[in-house]
Amino acid sequence: MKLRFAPSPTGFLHVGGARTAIFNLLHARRYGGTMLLRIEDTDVERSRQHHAEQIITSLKWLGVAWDEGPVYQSDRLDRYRERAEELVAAGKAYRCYCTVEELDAERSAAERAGKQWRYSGRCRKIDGDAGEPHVIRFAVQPGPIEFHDLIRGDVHFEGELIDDFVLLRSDRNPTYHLSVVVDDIDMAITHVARGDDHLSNTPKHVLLFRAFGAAVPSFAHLPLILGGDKKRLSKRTGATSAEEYREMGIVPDALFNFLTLLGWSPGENRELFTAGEATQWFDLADVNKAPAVFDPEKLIWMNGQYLMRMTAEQIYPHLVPFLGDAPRTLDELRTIIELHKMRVRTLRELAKQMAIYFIGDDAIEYDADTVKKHIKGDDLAGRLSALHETLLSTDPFDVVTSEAALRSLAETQGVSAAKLIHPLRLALTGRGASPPIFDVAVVLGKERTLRRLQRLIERLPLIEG
RNA sequence: GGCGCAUUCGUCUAGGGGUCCAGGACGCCGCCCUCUCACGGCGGUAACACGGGUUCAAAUCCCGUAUGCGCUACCA
Repeated sequence: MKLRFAPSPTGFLHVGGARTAIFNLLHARRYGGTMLLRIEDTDVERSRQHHAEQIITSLKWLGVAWDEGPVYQSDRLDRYRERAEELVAAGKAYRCYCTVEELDAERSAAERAGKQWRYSGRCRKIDGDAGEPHVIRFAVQPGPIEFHDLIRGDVHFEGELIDDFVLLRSDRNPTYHLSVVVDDIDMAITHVARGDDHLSNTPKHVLLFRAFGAAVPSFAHLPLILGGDKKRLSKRTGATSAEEYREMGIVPDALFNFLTLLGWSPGENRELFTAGEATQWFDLADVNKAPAVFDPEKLIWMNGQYLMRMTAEQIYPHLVPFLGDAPRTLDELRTIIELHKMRVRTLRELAKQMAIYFIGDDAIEYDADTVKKHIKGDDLAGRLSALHETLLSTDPFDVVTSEAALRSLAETQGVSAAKLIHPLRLALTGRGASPPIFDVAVVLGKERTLRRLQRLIERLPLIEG
């Protein structure tokens, strides 16, 4: 068994393509087959090498580890020409000398007349000069064309409705239809899993496989991934590339898991699982027929689930790009990551929350709503000064000791501990929400904790009421 | 227009003739936990597109309608 993922390098790796790659990988792994990566760059107008490299980078990031390739179709142009000529020699294809201009004119004339247009096949008859500019077209024979699709079941088309499609362009470059079939034959592909948008092209491919006397592979046409507008996911409706989600702070395993669940389910209400587990359960035949809407909200939730389950060591390498210029070592960040990982949903958020530990003590900005809510009460300045004193003499300065010290102080002050805790949180973080405040204080250390507390006390007259 | 494919809560899905007045998850709303936030727990909201069949019985099978999407290039 052999599968392939065959993107065309005309942009970033689309999440739909990413899912196709994942499904190919999973199916291959499930059945002990191999997976090939093939870059379909026969469209010289739109293909770019840097896009191919970008796609490869994204696949690696995602964890799609193919076995063979990448094979570039642009390295195999002679092979496609050779195969096209074989079909001409066998009378299964022919040279067509019609120009694009002529055909376009015919097409638009037919359109104006309200009629549907198809190529007349007029060049089938003529025996032209192979030296003259021409394309090679496949001579489609009438009759039913049927094939089995792992996902859709049996599908049929009528040969009469299919144009004599172009195999080789006038610049001697192959079209997709030719290159894909030649390669799938040469590379012994047994299962073709690709986007639903190719379903209508499949009869052409079946015809080609037969014309070449080759076995027709199994097909699996995956339903499209839709945007929130129920249209094919596009830039207008949100992020479409794997790269954008990476930049957003999504961890690759989370995206992998999420994409796996778009159009497939392992059953038994399982949602969070590893690629390895999916490998044991996946089968192309179980993929849904209906298109699925990509819901970024759920992806972000899932990413949060991954982050909270990952260790600081696992998160760190993914986090580094979000940290900005100041390099931080894992040792510096370990505790902080542990403290914050369960309260964020993306790496970007995590980096943002972590900033409070690295800015200057005088750079804390007090959140207005939190000030309004917690900076009040009789003699707050006096009580906070007492807290400052208490913390100053707290030794050791650890979570348990400092919390006990604060709580007993609150008791002697006759107020709830919350009356000290909230202002302390504001002093240390500037915010109304944070990890348990004594953990934050310990990470900051006694010195910085006291400095930040002192600063709030000094500013009390300015910000209060 | 032609051809093809599809249709279960707002979204992802389970379910494939009786066990379904339809299960899980995201989101949303309550409550609990609690120094806040988050996590977690509990509860709630919400769906078988429509119409005909077949059958003792249909979300599940068949037909039609509607709607949506895809293809209809010398793009893939």
